[in-house]
Amino acid sequence: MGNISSSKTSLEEHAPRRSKGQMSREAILLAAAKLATIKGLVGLSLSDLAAEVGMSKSGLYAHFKDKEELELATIETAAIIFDREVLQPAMRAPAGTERLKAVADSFLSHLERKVFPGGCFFAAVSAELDTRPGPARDQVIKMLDNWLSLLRQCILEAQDLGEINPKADIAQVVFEVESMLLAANFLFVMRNDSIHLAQGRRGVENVLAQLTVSKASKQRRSPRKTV
Amino acid sequence: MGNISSSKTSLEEHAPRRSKGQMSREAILLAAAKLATIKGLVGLSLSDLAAEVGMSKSGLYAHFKDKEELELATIETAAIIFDREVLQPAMRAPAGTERLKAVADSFLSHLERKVFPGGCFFAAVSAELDTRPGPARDQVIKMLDNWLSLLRQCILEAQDLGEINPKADIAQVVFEVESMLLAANFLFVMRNDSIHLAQGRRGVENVLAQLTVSKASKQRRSPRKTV
DNA sequence: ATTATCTATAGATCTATAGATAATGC
DNA sequence: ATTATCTATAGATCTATAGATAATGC
Repeated sequence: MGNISSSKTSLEEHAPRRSKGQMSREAILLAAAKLATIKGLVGLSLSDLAAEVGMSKSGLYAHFKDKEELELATIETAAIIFDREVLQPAMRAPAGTERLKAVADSFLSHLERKVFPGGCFFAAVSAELDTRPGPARDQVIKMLDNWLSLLRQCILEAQDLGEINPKADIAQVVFEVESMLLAANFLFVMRNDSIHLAQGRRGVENVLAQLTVSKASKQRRSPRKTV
Repeated sequence: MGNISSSKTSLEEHAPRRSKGQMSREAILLAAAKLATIKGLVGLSLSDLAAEVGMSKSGLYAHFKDKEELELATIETAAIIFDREVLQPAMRAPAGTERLKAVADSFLSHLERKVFPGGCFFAAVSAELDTRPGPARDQVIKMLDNWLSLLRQCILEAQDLGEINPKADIAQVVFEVESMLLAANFLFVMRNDSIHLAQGRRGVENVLAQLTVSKASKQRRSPRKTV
């Protein structure tokens, strides 16, 4: 729980004696994950990547069978980075609304710090993959599911703790929180103005404010069916 | 106002005597706009497009100087389609929150009707262009600005009509409404489940519910500075 | 509009080799 | 110390396809 990836490589650990080959593999994948947020995962060419890491195209083939294998490994690497930069810091916050806000803040912070130059890795590659069936798409969808499950879990815990309305429609709250973060990413990348990060943060607060137990009797939000 | 594009071609008008050349140009651009939401604007190859419209690659060059000109014309065409399919129907609703909801519904409806197979054209190409400076990016940003201005205008009118809290932070409301629509598009395209359209619709209602004047005194939302 | 053709570049494969490590001989 | 072997890479090259142009036909 709290780990969006099934990490197998060691990218985030304390460097436990890596061979030169492993190190260059990691360097390649780190560059690939960053470049993919700008050029796209499909749009990223091996020439670009080779130039970026300062080696030859054929050198890359020592590490990856083909482009697809590189794409999959790049997604896995991005998940590890996301876990380390966004999730792990946030999961130290106490469960419930506090942790949910920590996750949101941590996500917005990773945008501001430009962990990936083109913003959220998953948002960037999703747009490309959403209509291209295949293993890369499947992997990205799985990670999106993990992410939404994590938001869901935070909200469930907030309900258990009595912090928010027990009648709240969880799926709707997850959707609304995700909306704010997605829009913050989208607009921040498009406009390069951090006002949108502040708007995202406040948006999450507003979603939660609607649900605070002290105002439960005044809620317009009801468990009725949608549309 | 209400026209997101500075339409020069006639795509949306009542076919006022077009030459064969104009018609095939329009057929090309319609196909290009649809394909671009799947393959991307950059990812769309001339071979793909030629195959789609049933003509030779070089035939395309009779209509467009180069790929970039085709890209720009495709964006323009998408704007015309968006105007006809989303904005014009919605603008018939009375000003204020009613019109804002009509715009949201109309947007969600165009997703459901799959006007563009890959969802919202602008969301699809923005992800690609956000980090690629150039005229195509400039044009897309201009259209995003027009769209957000339209949402803003609806909200201002709602305030003028006394429908929502006069102290509401307009920029924040625009952000939140846009968030809901963006997320509905994103998740609908990723998951192909129309539940996300319903969530988007309800999300917009929830944003507005926070601001209804009858509950103004209970508002948590205040014009304080963000973050 | 077509067909034929051009140049550039994509992903991919093959062969060669530099530097490090392991196995062996003295 | 020597030879063999392994690891990680580079350069040359292949095929397919991208965008683009020229010559030509209707």
